[in-house]
Amino acid sequence: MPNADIFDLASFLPYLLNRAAEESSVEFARIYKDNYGLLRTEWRVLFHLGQHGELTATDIGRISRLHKTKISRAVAGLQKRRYLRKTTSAEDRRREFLKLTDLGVKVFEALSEEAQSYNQRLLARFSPKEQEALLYSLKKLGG
Amino acid sequence: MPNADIFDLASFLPYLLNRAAEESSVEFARIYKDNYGLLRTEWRVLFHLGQHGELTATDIGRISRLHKTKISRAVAGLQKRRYLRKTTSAEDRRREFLKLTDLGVKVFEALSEEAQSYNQRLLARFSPKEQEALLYSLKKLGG
DNA sequence: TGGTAATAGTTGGTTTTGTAACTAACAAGG
DNA sequence: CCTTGTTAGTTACAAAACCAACTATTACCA
Repeated sequence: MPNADIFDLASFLPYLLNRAAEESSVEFARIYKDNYGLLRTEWRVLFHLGQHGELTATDIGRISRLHKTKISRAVAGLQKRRYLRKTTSAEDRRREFLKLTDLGVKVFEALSEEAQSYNQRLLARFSPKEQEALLYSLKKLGG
Repeated sequence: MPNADIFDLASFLPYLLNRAAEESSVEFARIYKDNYGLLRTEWRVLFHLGQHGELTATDIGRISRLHKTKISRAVAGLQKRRYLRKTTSAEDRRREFLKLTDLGVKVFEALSEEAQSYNQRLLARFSPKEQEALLYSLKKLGG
């Protein structure tokens, strides 16, 4: 049992965060994957658009810290499923405004409810004070 | 601005956890990647072995919740760099005991120190009470 | 025993990601 | 205007992840 004194993986924040993130994502992923055929990045983009309304790919990148190639592909996927519509900006024809279709909004709303109840189930394991502290710390770490 | 009332992404735990995990992992990944050419899974396997000593791939899978194919390939990578040695179990010739070489232990020790100081930098943003609460909550979420 | 099931670990084929180069459109200075 | 630089977004190719099938060995039990 070498070097147990040097370092304890069990208190290494990146490790704990990754495990918790993985654990808490897997179950929810089944919901948007099985019911709507969405990939994780697609679900994220859908959600940002549902929350903020019309955005450009660059906006989403800034908000979500997703790389633009991932966004580009997620947008293509959402568009193929008719969850999203693009319109080119009149002032600057490089920019594309992204907006959920009615169908996309419906999916967003359905998934919002799922997310909300899932979130409450996760948070139910903690006291109100613990919940508050956890959200606060995670926001701080999330940049 | 549709549906801002339905759901707030900013308090959705899986999202916050993923962002925090991503944020806190990227910088540290550069250290083991640039200095030792390790992949994330390889670094994880190295660390579990450094912490626990000799393990089988199945042991690592149970501890880390990594899939066995990932472990298999990480082990192959570590072996190629001569950080790790395999020995077949005498009682059950399906099982392979995995053990760090002296070189592997050196790398583990060096990275342990890096990890420790990196971790302290991350935690320094929180009060002792906050740190304690955060680690507690993350362990609970990590399964 | 002999046959089926279970377990340890690897390999192959497909999907997904990451990195870098690319096109297209605008901006700014000469 | 024309060259150079910048920004928005896409595409191409390589690396990595995912899933399913595979080999080899051991366990179970009729």
